[in-house]
Amino acid sequence: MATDSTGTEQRQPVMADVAKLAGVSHQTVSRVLNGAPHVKPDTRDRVLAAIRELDYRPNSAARALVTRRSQALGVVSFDSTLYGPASMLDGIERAARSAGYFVTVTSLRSLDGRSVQEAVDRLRDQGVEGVVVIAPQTSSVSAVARLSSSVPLVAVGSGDQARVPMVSVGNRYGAGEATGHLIDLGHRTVHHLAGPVNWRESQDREEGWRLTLQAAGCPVPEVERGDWSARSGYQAGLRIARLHEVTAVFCANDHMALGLLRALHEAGRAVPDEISVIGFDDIPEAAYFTPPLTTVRQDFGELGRRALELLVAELEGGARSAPTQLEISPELVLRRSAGPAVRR
Amino acid sequence: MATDSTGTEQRQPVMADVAKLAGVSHQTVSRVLNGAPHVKPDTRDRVLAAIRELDYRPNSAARALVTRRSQALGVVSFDSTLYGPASMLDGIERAARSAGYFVTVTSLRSLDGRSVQEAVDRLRDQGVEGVVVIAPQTSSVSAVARLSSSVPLVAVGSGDQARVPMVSVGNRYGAGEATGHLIDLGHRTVHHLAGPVNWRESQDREEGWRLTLQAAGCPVPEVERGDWSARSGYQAGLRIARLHEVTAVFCANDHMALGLLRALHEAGRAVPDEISVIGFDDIPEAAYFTPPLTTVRQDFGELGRRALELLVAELEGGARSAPTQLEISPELVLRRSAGPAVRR
DNA sequence: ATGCCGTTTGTTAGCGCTAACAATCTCTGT
DNA sequence: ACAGAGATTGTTAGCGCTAACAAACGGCAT
Repeated sequence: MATDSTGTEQRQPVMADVAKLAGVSHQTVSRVLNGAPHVKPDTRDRVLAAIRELDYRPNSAARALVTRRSQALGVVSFDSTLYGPASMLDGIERAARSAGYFVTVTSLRSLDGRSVQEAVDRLRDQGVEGVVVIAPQTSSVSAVARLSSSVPLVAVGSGDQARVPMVSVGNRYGAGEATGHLIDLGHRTVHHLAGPVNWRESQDREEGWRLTLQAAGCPVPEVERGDWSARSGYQAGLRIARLHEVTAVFCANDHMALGLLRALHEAGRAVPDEISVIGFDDIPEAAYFTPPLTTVRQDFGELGRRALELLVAELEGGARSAPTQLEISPELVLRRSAGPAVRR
Repeated sequence: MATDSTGTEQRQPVMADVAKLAGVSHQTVSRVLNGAPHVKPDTRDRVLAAIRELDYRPNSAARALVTRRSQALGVVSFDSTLYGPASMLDGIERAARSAGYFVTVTSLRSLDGRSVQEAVDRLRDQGVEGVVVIAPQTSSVSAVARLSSSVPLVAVGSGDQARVPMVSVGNRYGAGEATGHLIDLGHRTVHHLAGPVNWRESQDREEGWRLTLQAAGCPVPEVERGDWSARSGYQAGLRIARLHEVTAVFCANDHMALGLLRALHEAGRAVPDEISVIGFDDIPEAAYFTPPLTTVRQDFGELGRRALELLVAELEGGARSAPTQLEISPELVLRRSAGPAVRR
């Protein structure tokens, strides 16, 4: 109000104001701003000085309108409260920034096809140039595949069936490493605490576990199933503790492994002496579980980064090549929760 | 290419196209789109039909240019990989969406004044209408206070000295509850594993602990200090395990408590029989620690939501009232890691 | 000197939308 | 039947910027 009531109407300076102050045309100001060639150093300096003096800021909407480029990318995420999605988002944002883009996020509670489609549409309406979909559930994977998308789109998650570029973790491989390690340790077989049925990641890890067991000629026990949460791991652990033949459990993620560890502890089953446990993800806390958790490390940040690079390549490379599928290898991290099968 | 080479140039439909198809002026299309009054139902229907037929999408840049509103808000976050910031971000995003805004994030590695200032500038240049700063460190708190901000700004974090609207958690209160509970349990005094010195949250929790101790006439032992990570909690735990007079520890967050628990376990110090432990945050895993962690719950999502509401109020309420300071009360959650001081 | 070419600057048209106002149409009361 | 008040629609003028072209200004070879 103070400013409004004065005679000196305080509107934001525009390019023309800068031009007038510098004694040039607005186009020359634009040239300086965009680093166009053929501007005399002297002129450039005067323009720059005028910009500083007025504290001029280019209007991004006006620029976007005429260039048809918003410098904004969208991210559709699923529950960015979880460590995985949060880390990916972080990686995406960092990569985007260094590539000169802004990131607009929208995070979903449910990952059905309609929600994903809606979120992408919303972002597109807002003018993003491309979208990264963090799409871990099978429903969303197919949703992404079906997207009648008019924006370039990259998915990050697990899977290889979608017809969009995608970067994912070698879940089968990682699960195989974990399972194989347990077998090498002398366990007759390995039980599995799987994630929700409708998640690709869950399916792939289960498959990697099963295949490895079969390849080693081990019996394939029935799968226990959780929902990724420590709570569900605890409940599964209560059931597992009652099964006396169990000597090794591969958990589909670290949080469930934590719950499992807790249940086993309460049931008086020693880890790793009686039962070995391996997780998946390597969350920062895993090394401080009781006992420290042997797990499969995946680099979420890298995942996000690569997804973004793919998107930018598509955006700027022009030629939309065939959908690229990128896979990042996870790595087994040995700690104390898995040991030799002593007393069988 | 396929589309380019054909005679039917496939450019995105604009408002004029819709207008022509519906047999009205572009302004009427605009009216329908913006729900303006005085449009005949029949006309509206024709326009809507034309929009559907052409799959027309309004151009947000053009609208932003003329209305001077981008419908976008910015969030400056610190390491959105951590549970707290990630949850706040999530809360902010959800609240923003339901208020009709988009959220552009940028996350910082370091939280010094310059970085914060830069991030806010970047967002402002991109055209956001307001900014939420997740500002937990004292350096950033003062940075925010100093911001020569031309955008409405709300901080979320801890503190009350900044001259910007801010929503925070009652850290002193929560720490007092935790400490008081331990004293009530019969402990002669309570040790404290604090967070980094330069974080407001850390300072406030320490202060709450100290004040409560003093009020109860308990001796105030020297503070152990970590960096929020489980690793640092573990290291502090190693030191604490050697101190035989310790019977109760209040940790400034759950992750450090986890590390502490692990160290105590390794040192053969039973929790809670020998030593009681209380954390802060109530991360979803806390209930599955060994033993389940008694802790102070704070609702990060709510924090984010409230911050956003404050920002929107400022944006739409017009009258920029005096900086509001909002505090949300945390709540002590009783679990098994804290018990009576039996053997003193 | 003359013309040609590359450099440097300015001018003109929009980009696609909304705000403001003008024009028309449709009722009502008298 | 006719003025006046609303309801409904159209017309015009930008928002602040960049692209495309035009103009002016050198320098150089001829």
